[in-house]
Amino acid sequence: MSPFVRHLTTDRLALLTEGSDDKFRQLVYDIFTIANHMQTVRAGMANQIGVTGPQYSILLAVAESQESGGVGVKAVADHLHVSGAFVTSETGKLIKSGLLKKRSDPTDRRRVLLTLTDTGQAAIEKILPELSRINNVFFSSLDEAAFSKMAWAMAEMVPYAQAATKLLDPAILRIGK
Amino acid sequence: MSPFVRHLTTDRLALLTEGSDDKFRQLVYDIFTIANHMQTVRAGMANQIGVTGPQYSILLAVAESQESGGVGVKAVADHLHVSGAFVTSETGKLIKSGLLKKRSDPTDRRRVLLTLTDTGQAAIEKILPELSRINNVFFSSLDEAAFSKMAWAMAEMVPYAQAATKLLDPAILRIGK
DNA sequence: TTACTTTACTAATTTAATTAGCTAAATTAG
DNA sequence: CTAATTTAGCTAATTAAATTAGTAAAGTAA
Repeated sequence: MSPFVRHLTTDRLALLTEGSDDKFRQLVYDIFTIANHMQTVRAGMANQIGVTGPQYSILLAVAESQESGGVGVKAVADHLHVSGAFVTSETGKLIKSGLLKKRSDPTDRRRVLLTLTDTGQAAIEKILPELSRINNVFFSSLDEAAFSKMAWAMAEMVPYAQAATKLLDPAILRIGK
Repeated sequence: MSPFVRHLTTDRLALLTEGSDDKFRQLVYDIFTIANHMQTVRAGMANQIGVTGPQYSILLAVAESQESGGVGVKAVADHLHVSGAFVTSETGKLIKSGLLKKRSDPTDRRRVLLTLTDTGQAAIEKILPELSRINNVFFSSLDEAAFSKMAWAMAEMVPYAQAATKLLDPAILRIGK
């Protein structure tokens, strides 16, 4: 064995198997694949209530803040990692199709409060049973212990993922979002 | 406690915590977030060699089959889950910029074999050290045991993810891909 | 041979998103 | 209390990433 080491996509020993990053690459690829399928599911659900995938995401984000009286455009944009302009434009369509409504925040008149209409609420509730059936299959390989571990591991990973993206050559940081 | 159960995004007991799907939803959200950051990293790497994110993915896919003499358009498309037309168009740009080359497969003249040029190979090798540094941070919360478990859990999940997307109302299946 | 399937390519189009610039409202500094 | 700055949302124009439909050529099977 010579001490010569080829360039790998990671050089942490814990992520290598017999000096190879094959397993690590496969993990990265699998995460992409799974995220892809999750998006496909999302788009399918969206389609059943006559909206696009991103619109469905916006509906869900608004639904979460329904009890607290609504949510602003910026908060939705941040939550979904998209620009405010995009949320403005998509919520406009959702309002036109009667799923969302908008009112001005009385305590800060720059802001706008987005909430679901009854139709919007009904639309989401209508598809939940099918989403549940699909999720049951999607995650059927996880038992309670595996779910718990994965949930924990993923949550723990998020801040490091953010830190990692900040390492990107700063001159280039606007790329990729 | 009444036996009344509200609609949840899953109803598998193993995925619920005190009857709530909050943790499960958070896991789904975290997977999206992490996949998003992975794409940002990919786009950043791509940018350093003057290509787009999708083009970088194509380069990597071609690189994997470099020893075996090249790969066809369709195989790349399937691997990346995009249409053949898209691969044709993006590889065209990569050829024009000198990173990729194309030759006709002598054993099947419909096919085309894509390979990296020396420039293409050099471009990929140039960025690997930085990618490695970034990946080390990105995955730093995983020790060997956690990595191994996650790799295994994700690999196991992929076929169920595929099965789940097939449950989508067939009339709607073309949506989302 | 005829019919069918597969591979890649072209052209046109669509979707999802961005950036830049604007206005109005709120906040902070002198 | 102004003046300067920041924040929130909107509009318009543009771009990036993809798709679908259609074509042509090559291979496969009846």
